[in-house]
Amino acid sequence: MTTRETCAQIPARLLAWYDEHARALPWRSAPGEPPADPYRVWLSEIMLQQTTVAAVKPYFDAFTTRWPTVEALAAAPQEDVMAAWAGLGYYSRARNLVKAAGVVAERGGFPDTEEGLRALPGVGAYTAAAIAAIAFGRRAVVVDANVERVVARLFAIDTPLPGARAAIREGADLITPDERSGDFAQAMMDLGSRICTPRAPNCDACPLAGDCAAREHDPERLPVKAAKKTKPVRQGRAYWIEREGAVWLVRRAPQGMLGGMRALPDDGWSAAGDGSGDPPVDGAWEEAGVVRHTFTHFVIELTVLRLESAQESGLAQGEWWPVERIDEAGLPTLFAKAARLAIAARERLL
DNA sequence: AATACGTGGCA
DNA sequence: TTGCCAAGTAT
Repeated sequence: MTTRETCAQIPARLLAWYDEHARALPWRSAPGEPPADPYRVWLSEIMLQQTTVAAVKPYFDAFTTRWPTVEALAAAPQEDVMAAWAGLGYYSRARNLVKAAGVVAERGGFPDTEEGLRALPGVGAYTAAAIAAIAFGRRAVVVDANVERVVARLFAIDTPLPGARAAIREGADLITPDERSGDFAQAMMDLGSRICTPRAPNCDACPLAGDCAAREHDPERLPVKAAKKTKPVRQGRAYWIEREGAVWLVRRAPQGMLGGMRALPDDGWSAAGDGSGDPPVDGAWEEAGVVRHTFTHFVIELTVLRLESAQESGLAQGEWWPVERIDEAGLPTLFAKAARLAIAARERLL
């Protein structure tokens, strides 16, 4: 049972467990070894925001192969980076990634303090602490969703989130060691993702079970979270306008939903309401199917309409893109699904 | 403080 | 199938 007095043994127990059980990850140095390249740590931390390790791995490999250094990334065209990010979600991360790379390249390297890191676009409290600890060996209190869960259980904090944030941070501060703070942070995250899981935690395998205030009192119920709101369902349309083996693609506005990404033209649907239903040009539109796609705060039912042998796109802005290279267009997942439907409908006619 | 912002995996 | 959840940040 953890109290302020019994916190002292937790770091050593957790680090000993980490020495044996650390996951090998492409952006991580081995336990006890010198820190990994700050560029790789930063890039991985941005990619990992609200995103699973499994989803990140192929993107991390692709980015580091194509842009091995922050200077290389800073020199890349914004649209190339956006296209490479397509499918990973939360596209403001990609926009901020390019901005931050420019700042870092300009100043000649990454800041090595939490405060300096926090000033980079896309780097918040969590990411600044994580990079300071993992890449620069500084003591920093690193609190992500894993740490929130582990700490809420260790100290049996049953105040609902997000109100419990301050208490959880205080608990995390109490158990964060001065040495190996980066390994400690990664150990907490490994523990949270593999042992102290949201459902059915494996307490029998937990190195901190003897320290855990929730061990005998249903740890699974912690942390307590506020109820989710139901998502509205919106109706919208996307338009597949084809001419001589090419499809008309547009680029979305730089801010907001899927901001800055290449896309199919649509009828103006959004989280706030349905689309107008009006196509960009008159013609013999045929329905290719409906994509149902869940965003964070709403569901879109997107009807995909296609027009063969278009004379004009009917749109001032955009470009003809070869259909056989549609996978290279960098469409976010919603529009990649819509494109698959349109191509399937097209092939049924051939 | 509350909301906007993606996606895929899992039970 | 539906809902929950993930190494959060910006406003």
